[in-house]
Amino acid sequence: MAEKKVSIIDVAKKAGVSTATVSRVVNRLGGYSKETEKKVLKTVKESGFRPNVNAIGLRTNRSHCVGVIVPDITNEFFAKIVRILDIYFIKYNYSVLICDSNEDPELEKRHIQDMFDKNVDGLIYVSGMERIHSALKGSPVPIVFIDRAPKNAEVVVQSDNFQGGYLAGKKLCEAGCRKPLLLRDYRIASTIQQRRSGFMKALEAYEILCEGDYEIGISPDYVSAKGKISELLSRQGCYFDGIFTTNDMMALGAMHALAEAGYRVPEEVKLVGFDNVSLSEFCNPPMTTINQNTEQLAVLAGEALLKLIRNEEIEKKEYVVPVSLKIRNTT
Amino acid sequence: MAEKKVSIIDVAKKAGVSTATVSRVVNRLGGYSKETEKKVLKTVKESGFRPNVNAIGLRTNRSHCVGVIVPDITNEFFAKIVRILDIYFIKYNYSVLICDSNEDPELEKRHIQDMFDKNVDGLIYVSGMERIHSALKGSPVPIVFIDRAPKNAEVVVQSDNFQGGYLAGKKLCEAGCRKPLLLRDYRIASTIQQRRSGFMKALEAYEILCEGDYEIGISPDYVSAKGKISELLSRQGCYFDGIFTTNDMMALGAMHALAEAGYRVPEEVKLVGFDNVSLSEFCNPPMTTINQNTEQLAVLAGEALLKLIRNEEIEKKEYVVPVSLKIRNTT
DNA sequence: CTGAAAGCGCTAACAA
DNA sequence: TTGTTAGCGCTTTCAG
Repeated sequence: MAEKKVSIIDVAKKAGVSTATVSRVVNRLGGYSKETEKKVLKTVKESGFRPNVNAIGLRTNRSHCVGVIVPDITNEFFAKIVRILDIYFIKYNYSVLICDSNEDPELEKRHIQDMFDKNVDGLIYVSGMERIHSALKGSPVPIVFIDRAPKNAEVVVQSDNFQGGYLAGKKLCEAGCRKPLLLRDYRIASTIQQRRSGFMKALEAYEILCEGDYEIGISPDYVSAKGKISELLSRQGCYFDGIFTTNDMMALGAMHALAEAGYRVPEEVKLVGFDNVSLSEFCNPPMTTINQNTEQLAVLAGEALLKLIRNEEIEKKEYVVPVSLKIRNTT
Repeated sequence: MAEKKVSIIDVAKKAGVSTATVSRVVNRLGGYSKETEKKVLKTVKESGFRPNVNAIGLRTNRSHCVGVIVPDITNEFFAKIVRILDIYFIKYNYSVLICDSNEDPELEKRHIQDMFDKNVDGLIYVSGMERIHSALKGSPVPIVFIDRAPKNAEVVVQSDNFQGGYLAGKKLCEAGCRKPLLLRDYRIASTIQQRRSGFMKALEAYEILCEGDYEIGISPDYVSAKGKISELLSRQGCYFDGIFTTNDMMALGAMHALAEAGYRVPEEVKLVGFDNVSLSEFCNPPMTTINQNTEQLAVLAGEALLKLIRNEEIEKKEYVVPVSLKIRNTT
């Protein structure tokens, strides 16, 4: 079971060459004869040689490993990004270290530390904390940000949040809303800010005046949204005829609060979410939402990071990925 | 930005001791004076010394790292397990390498190889492939299996699948079903087999005879389930009055097929799923399902693996975690 | 085109 | 209680 590991020395001996030559061949560095190459490759295969990553890392200070930090792996949106990134990087022989910061700054810090300790060659940081963690500031390796980003980020890839907000607002207006409500994350991150601006822009275009409590900030989850809408309904009645939420879970919470209070969606109140997670498709009624292109988000980030790692030119500092309106039955 | 890394030699010099002493203190091996300890610890802190994990790994052949392999990280059930495992292991200063095999044997093989190459100290393998991947057979490190497991597995932790099937069958019978359908994963893994047995046992207890197409094996996803039920409905009509599916996504597919064909749930057909993912709560109508205790599943596996790694005694080879019936509106 | 050898940062056996 | 030192497996000059 536990057969002795074969080292580069074993291979060298068996092939009758030096370890340097084996190293050259294995790493395809060139500078050896066809014959030598064949001989070494054959021996490598026969002996089942696997290079010792620790030794390589120790020598080169490179790990062929990239880190990915997400705020919540149980959130489908993030899970999808992780999966695509994993598949993307494996093609280039990079492995991916996944970290769930669990929205906990302490845990996040440990994870970041841990990744640096492991000598990751680069980092992809997906959204999460309100402010970028200070542990990231003096990063020894390139970082690509997905979604949210700090001021002086090297590279950011994000959805066209403004357009998302705009499409949501437009749809609501066209569906006849005159008193739409914006239910958003209470933390005004840049992404949320942009969704808000787009939304406002649409309302303006339709000459809809927003007054009173038309904008509400809450914790961006199902329970908070449901609670808040219930509270509004019982205290102020249904003073709105449409709701745009900055993610799908909030929309779902709002929907259920509405249903419990006896308001019909979409007849009395229309609803648009954000993300297009599968819940938005399977809930009742299926929800109109803004679709984020996770695939493109992830791949662009992967490409950019790879270039950064290889010290290649990056065309842009900022990539924005189109979003689309997914019309279902809440508008 | 890129300050030179400080090594154990730097620390040793600065503290006026040998590297061996620094190593002893840092690793809390004892055998040094209180005074030395204080001096070294102080220097370590001041200089920001971080041990080089590659060097340690190279020397000791241990990584303080465990690998976790799941078949699909975008599946909430697996994502939850991953998150709990991550939190569990970080307490013991182990970091977790997460791998999404993506239900792809080739990818899975690469991931397993990769983990071994990285010298993980142990592995947790969650379900997935029909048969355990051969790359795992000669594992140099302990493996704990969650959910599914091969014949001669060292340790397995799994839900009480028999009980789950039994509870589902019982509920269906009590709700008045006389012609229940079992819609299961076409691959008869041991877990599915157990759910099936439990289900049958319940039917027996209620003296329900199963005849005709009362058991159907399909690919365990939404689309397949929806397609299969639609097909059945149009070809044979609604010859059943209840369905037990071996996961929630299949139940959801069945539910939607039923709705499209104009059958009412639960009035005409009752439904019980398995897993209790959030979709089962938020779909329409909310679904009765069998709840798996992910927390306990993950923690038991983590504990067992840690013991295995430390060469401690394991009480059991097999842990079974209770399940519960979550009654909602489809029964 | 190939080999010899230094050395990456650390641990652990041995010596003192 | 502490220090000296060999060596883990590999890459990479440098010399040939």
